[in-house]
Amino acid sequence: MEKQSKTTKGINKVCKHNIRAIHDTLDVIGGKWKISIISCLSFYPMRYSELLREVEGISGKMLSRELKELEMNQLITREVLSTQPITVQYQLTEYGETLKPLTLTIADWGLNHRKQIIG
Amino acid sequence: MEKQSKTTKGINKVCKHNIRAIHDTLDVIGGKWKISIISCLSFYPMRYSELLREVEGISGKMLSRELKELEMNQLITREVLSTQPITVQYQLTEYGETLKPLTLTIADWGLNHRKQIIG
DNA sequence: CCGTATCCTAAGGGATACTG
DNA sequence: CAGTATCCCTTAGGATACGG
Repeated sequence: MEKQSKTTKGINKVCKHNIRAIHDTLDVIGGKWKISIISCLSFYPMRYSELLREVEGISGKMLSRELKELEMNQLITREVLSTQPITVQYQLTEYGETLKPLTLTIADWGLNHRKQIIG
Repeated sequence: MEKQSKTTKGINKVCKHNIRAIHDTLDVIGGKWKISIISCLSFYPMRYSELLREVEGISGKMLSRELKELEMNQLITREVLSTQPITVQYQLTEYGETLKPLTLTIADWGLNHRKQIIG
């Protein structure tokens, strides 16, 4: 009877299962900027130029590229407002809102980490 | 009195604050494989070759590179066992364990996401 | 078994200039 | 204001071969 082997096999299955799930998530919100953009929009809808200001370090090219991908994945909506001049409003969809816990968890850990390495 | 302006300014501060925290986290566990490796090791300590098997798709070069970085950030420990032949055991440090909620949140979202796009 | 070294390609990403 | 296009450099990452 290989009790241990069976247990190990079971855990490995769970392990691979989790890794696949993690991979799925990263496909959607991986990359350097997406989580930051989502975190920003979780406060309130923003225009392109606002995001450019808030997400420090991002370039215009990357911002529009990432926004397009987030829109494709139905996490945000893009709305052209007929102001003068025209402005564009981005906001989280209901589905995008489901990422809030994730962004908060990530931000929390980073906050604590900074304390750890400083202190 | 610009009530709205003041409020907005306050929120923007929180926003940038969060983005900085997110950036800090991604500095440590960003990249394609680190979260997967941590997720794996959260089940039990593993050897190099086990990880190579569990983390599907990773190459040997990337695995050792990522492990080294995780070790540098004190998230995992590397222990050479004097077996025959020599094996190397990796495991989460106590600090590394603090990432568990994060990996779980990410895995959960990915699991649900797969259901969404299939269903 | 546990890596490192080398080589090479593809993707990431910044700067700048330009368009509607 | 909200992007697109171009150029160009840097990093990610795979394959293979080799060393301890």
